[in-house]
Amino acid sequence: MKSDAPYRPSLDNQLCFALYSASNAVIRLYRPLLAPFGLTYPQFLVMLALWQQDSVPLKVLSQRTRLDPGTITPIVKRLEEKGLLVRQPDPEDERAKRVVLTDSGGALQAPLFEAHRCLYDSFDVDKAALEQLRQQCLTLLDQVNQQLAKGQAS
Amino acid sequence: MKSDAPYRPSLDNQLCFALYSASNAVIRLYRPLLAPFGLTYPQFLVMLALWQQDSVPLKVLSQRTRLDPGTITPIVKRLEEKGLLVRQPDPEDERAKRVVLTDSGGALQAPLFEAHRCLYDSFDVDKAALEQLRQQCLTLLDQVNQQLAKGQAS
DNA sequence: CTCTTTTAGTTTGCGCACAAAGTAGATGGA
DNA sequence: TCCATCTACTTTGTGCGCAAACTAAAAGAG
Repeated sequence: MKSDAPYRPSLDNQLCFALYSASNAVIRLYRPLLAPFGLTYPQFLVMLALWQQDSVPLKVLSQRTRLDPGTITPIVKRLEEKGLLVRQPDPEDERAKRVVLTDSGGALQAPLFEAHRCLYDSFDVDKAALEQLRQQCLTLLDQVNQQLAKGQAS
Repeated sequence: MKSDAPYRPSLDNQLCFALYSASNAVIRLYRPLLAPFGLTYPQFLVMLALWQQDSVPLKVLSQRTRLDPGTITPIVKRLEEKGLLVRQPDPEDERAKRVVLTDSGGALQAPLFEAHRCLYDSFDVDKAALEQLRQQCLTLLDQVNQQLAKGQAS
């Protein structure tokens, strides 16, 4: 019970490492699910956002997905090349571009959700625990964002 | 209370998205801490592993950090260019390379730990909750790795 | 109305993450 | 011993993630 033990960060006690490893592992788990649809994980996030609401400016998409503009621009371009969406000039603001799903982009939703449900159902773990973990991640996210905002206020 | 609602993944109910956003945010939080030492976040992970034990083959480092060989090779090369470590041929196995810290690499530990402690102390959140979150991430990581192993057993 | 500042989006450069293919040394039969 | 197989690591190519610099349009200040 020595309380004066030297402060010793290590891989075995760092939240950041656990979070990072778990996140990478989950993305790895999604890869084979998304590959048949020709999507990467971040592309899937953008599609999820658009299936909820499309015809939104890139900025809104960036905020919803928490991907920064320099990241989301090329992702949306690739989705456009795949024919899943188009970027339309916003008549109310010449700077903005509205992202609109094509029929093909909309049609992807049902089969992808079905595949997703299969993976989820076959994932034999306590689903309530997953939901709790999700909430805690969101709490941490808020706290980290607050801390980042604090630091920037110079 | 309709229980026959259609299955609808969305950014607002996906664990993967919460995990991914939180992980990216935490790495963002670490960036200004590591920048003065000239380290990126994955480079920091490798240094953490080496401070625990160095003179290990790349393979061991890869397992400890959960970074795959194709990722860790260039990271270790960059750390070598910075003079923090050297790669020595393993006399017992000509294929392997042992990674050994230099004095300069060892000397980085104390000031970096101190900076890390400052950030941690100034992060005004429930530390017990962080530890609980860490454990849950590790549990999920194991479950995902099991699922991945199951899928590969073809 | 002009001029500064802000904002939306793009581009560039660097460092991951990882699949896939390649190289070279170890290992385990027959 | 020879050879197929395995293993440690490297290389290549694609797609993020993000800082920093850039373009162009909108918004405000005077």
